[in-house]
Amino acid sequence: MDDKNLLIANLLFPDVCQTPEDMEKRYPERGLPEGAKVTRIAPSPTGFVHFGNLFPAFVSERLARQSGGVFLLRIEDTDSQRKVEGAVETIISSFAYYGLNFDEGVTTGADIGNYGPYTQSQRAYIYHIYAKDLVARGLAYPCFLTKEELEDIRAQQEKQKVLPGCYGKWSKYRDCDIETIKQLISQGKPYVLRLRSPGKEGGRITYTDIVKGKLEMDENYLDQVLLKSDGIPTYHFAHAVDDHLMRVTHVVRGEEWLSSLPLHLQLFGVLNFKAPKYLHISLLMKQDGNSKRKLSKRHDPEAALTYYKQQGYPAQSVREYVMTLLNSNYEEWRMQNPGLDLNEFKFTTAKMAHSSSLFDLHKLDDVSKNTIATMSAKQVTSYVLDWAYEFDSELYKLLSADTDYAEKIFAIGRNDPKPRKDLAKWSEVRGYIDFFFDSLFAVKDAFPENVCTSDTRKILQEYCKIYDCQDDSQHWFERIKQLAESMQYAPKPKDYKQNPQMYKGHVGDISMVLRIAVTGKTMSPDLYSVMQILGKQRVIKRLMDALERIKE
RNA sequence: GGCCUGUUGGUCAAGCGGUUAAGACACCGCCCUUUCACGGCGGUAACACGGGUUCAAAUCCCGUACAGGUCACCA
Repeated sequence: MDDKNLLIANLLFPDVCQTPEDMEKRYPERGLPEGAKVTRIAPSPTGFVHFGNLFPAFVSERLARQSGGVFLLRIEDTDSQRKVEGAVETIISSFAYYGLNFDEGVTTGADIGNYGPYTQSQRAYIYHIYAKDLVARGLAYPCFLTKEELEDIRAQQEKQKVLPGCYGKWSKYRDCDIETIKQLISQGKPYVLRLRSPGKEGGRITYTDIVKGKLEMDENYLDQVLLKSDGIPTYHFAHAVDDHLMRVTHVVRGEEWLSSLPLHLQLFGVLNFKAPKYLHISLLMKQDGNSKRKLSKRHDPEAALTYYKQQGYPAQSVREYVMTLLNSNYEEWRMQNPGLDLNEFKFTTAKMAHSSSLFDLHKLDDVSKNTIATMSAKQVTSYVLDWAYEFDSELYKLLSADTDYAEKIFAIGRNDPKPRKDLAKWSEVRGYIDFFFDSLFAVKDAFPENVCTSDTRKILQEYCKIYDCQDDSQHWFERIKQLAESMQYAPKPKDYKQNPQMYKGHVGDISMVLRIAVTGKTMSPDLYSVMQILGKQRVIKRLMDALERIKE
């Protein structure tokens, strides 16, 4: 029996002469201090980084960093059909943008670390060593079933209402004799390598997942494919071999993997590996009508990481948002520690959600407003410049032509204990500051209707006479109040409210006329600051222009 | 369909056998205020359903419903 398996193993893998023991020596235990966690992310190079990818990545990174362990990047390119040129660079730069940097693994240059290669397509010989070993030990076998045959089997199984898949008596080549195998191979028939699953139908296993807790599920009894017909491993096989050899201690992945956990545990078992600890984290959902569904790359623009960059959400805002979803006590911590770096927060798996959460752009906006509010005018200017360079060249030209001017604009209401929170993302900047630039200035709102046209004219004319750009904010407002009074408008809104019959309106109405003339809008930041920044000439010109407009 | 996971206000959530069932976002109102933003105060609004166990259940158990995941030579 053993002899037969050994013969098949040699038949299948004549060139493999190394053994699992050699691998153990080549990739020894890391000798990290007690408690240090080794984590990884293992994306496929499809050229698309999903927002959801950020979650396991953050958890992995935090777990490794907080424990003094290792956070590594492995590229899972076993599916050659989905491989995209330049995807690895995209992955690395995307994660780096959000502050996730790797200690080990694939980089834009040579791999870093002693546990490589870190790209699965370069690890074929390693997988084959274990594949051969499994065959020799009777735990794997070649299967020559064609796609059509598999479909037939499946159809029959459905008819008989038994569980579908390749297992037991359904697997034609499970107990095939060596002569037949020899013959089929010499004929050049393609085959896959299947696990000869030791599992029994109806068997149950229990497992304790770090976030999900105690789980009980069906044991795997399917003879799953280990090596595809091109000799490349499936995810399952590669996962077991790679994570063992790279000495990964904690595997963080989405809940969608939970159902293949029994297979993975079994694989670690037959390979004589110690299984890592698993954290299956809940999926990010999206509201779709009345139901929830997985945030989808096809239907939801916000599924792409690039979306956030385009919209101009600062990386830090996204990080904050991800953290608030990941650890329920994060928000509280952030409120108590507004100044601290996110990495000082003590991340715990105990505070992770057990159920999937709905993605909420409103919340992201709120988090982002708070984040941006903590930035200095200089920082904001620099971020906006970076963003505009890529996504709004007109704005970039205007801002970069005079960065001091830009900085003054962004400084309005910023050095306050209670700073303004106007901006959630850089794409909103244009609409917020456009009136500071003559080329973008546009009259958007009409003059208030409660102020008659002749009064509006008079306000503009009179104000031109009394406006003094040397005034401080108090004097500036004093003049407006005086103007109001002279025109029978209450200098204090309260006076007007108490005795509306005594006045035509109040000082706010006067300010509004000026505001609309100067900014073109009914809503603006502090008008005094705005005028200071615009400068005397521009202010006067806009007042005069407004006067012109009324004539028509 | 099998297996798995989950279900507390519109959303994110605290809760671990006794709570007036926190908090954040959103929404609404009031206050502050020359507009807006900020800030302050307040409000609407929730334990999916049905059975148990218990003196006592959002919390423990069993069903049901609903939602999601997964059942590939994809990861």
